[in-house]
Amino acid sequence: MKDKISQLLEHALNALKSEGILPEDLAATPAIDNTKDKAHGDFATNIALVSAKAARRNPRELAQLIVDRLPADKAVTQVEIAGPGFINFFISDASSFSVIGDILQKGDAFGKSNIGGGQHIQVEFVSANPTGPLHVGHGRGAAYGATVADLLAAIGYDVQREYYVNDAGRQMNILAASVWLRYLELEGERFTFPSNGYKGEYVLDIARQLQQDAGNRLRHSAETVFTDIPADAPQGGDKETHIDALIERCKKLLGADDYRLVFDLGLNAILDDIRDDLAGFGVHYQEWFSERTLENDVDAAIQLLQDKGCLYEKEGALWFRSTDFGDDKDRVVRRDNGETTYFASDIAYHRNKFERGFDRVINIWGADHHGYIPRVKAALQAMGIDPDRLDVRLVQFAILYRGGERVQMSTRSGSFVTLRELREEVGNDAARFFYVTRKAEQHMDFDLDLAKSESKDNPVYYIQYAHARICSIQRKLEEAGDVVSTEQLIGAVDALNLDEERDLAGLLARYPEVLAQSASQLEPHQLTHYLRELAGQFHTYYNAHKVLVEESAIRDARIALSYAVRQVLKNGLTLLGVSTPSEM
RNA sequence: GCGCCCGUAGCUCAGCUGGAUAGAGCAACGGCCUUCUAAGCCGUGGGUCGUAGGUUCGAGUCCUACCGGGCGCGCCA
Repeated sequence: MKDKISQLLEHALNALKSEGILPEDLAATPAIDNTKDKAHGDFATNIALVSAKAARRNPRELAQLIVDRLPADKAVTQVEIAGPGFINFFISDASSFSVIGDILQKGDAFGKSNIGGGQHIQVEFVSANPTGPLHVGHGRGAAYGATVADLLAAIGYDVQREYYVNDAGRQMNILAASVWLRYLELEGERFTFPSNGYKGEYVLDIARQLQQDAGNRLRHSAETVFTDIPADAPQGGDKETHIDALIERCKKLLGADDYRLVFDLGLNAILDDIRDDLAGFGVHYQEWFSERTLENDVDAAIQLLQDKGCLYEKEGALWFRSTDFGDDKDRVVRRDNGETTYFASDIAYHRNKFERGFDRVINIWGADHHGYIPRVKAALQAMGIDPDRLDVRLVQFAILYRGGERVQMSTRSGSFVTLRELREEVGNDAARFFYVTRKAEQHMDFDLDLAKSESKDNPVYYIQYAHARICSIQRKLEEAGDVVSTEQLIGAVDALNLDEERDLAGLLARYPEVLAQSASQLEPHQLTHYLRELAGQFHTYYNAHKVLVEESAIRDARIALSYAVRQVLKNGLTLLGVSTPSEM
């Protein structure tokens, strides 16, 4: 409908241009808004206000000139000039209700579009270090990333979902050492566990597995392990040098092969757990990209930057001159001990992404990584890749509340709330929905009690309930033995004439643009708010008017409208990863 | 100190990228089940959009400064 009005306006504007009233090069394209107030009609445009200056006329006068040149159209029943110069359009009922037939015909495809035009776009999200189970902070990134990816796919992008597995860093060595030390404890060795090691219960589980696989073959006495190891923090030493020394000792005592065995056992166990957790959350990936496979790419990327003259040596280390590309300070890519930095891996990784042919890349990061964006973009630019093709979205952490009290979390101590625990407590539907119901960059309070509640307070249930109610209407209809074909329903919509029905039809007609905007702005919350509104409007209608009335013409029309509402609720909820129960 | 994010009703948040009288939901109060699911609906009250300037026909939205909250500023990952 907006397109139709836009065409009419275009026609009028062109006429004014050829008459010399408006300049030929007028850039303004008419913006068509949905009106907030029904007294203003169904749609409104501010084009007369925007181009008044160029026409050197006052807005109302220009509006009148435009209206005089609007072609007649049977969908438009009335055009008014209002306020400072808005042009309001009133739409015919037949035109308003035609969306119902459109929805019933298109079904699951209603709302989808090809705005993306098949462009290749990658969404990389979660990418948590595989050093422990996912916690509730990762959950928000998972829900947001998965939803954004699905939204983009719905508007015609070719989307690839990727998890970057940090399987090469120091944290992984700490995990391997932690597993081995727990194993030694199981074997009967006694010592103080390093304060910087991973202490979660899951480490013990992996150690048990190790014991089963390897028996006592990997056992060394506590004395050999800890001799000459610098003191840990509680003993007045430094926790970092303590754990690093233990890692080195572990490698030395086990030898490369057995160390790798322990390392991979830990990595795979945790990765399996993460995969399983995310799959259970309805989050699926096309690619699990291993950092370890980047080894050659890192050297190549450093070489590339070297060739471009963007690197220099200082104090034994190799630096990237990122300040040339807008960063605050230069960054080390190779340390004085010869090892490349995490940043170097990331340079290589991002180059790799674009070499795989993605037109656009979206990274979803925790908000604490925001300071990292300028240097990654700087690296891309230095390598000749347009940094605007990378879009980094930050997700703020969610704070959990239970019984009005903040739920405390701390990762290292092992006392965190895992994503799995959250899913078990509130269910996947509520978790998926709640996580994306706020703007990603907004701090969020996650009320566990509300997510669990089965009442209208809980937006997930509220929306699902609207869906279930419509399914119930269908059951009633079928019980009565009445079968109505889709064609029959579509033909019946002329009988609609209530205000509530117009409101519903207006909302339904907005779905495609809500979806398009929600997707292209990477803001799933726009869709959740829309669905809440649609469900509410339906509940109002349902309470005020009976659908299954005696008079079959009206009955069929109302059924058609109800089914259309159900279809849009289903399409929206499905994109959000939320189920659509037919009974509740 | 520098950088990024945020500040809208008592609470949790929207506000369609500058439009008409700033909206929902909770919480408070009053109503609605012999009728397709009351997991629902209807009604009432509630605001100096952090503060002060600026840009213009028009600002919650844009620019500047300040106030308040969060995060980040490693040869960590």
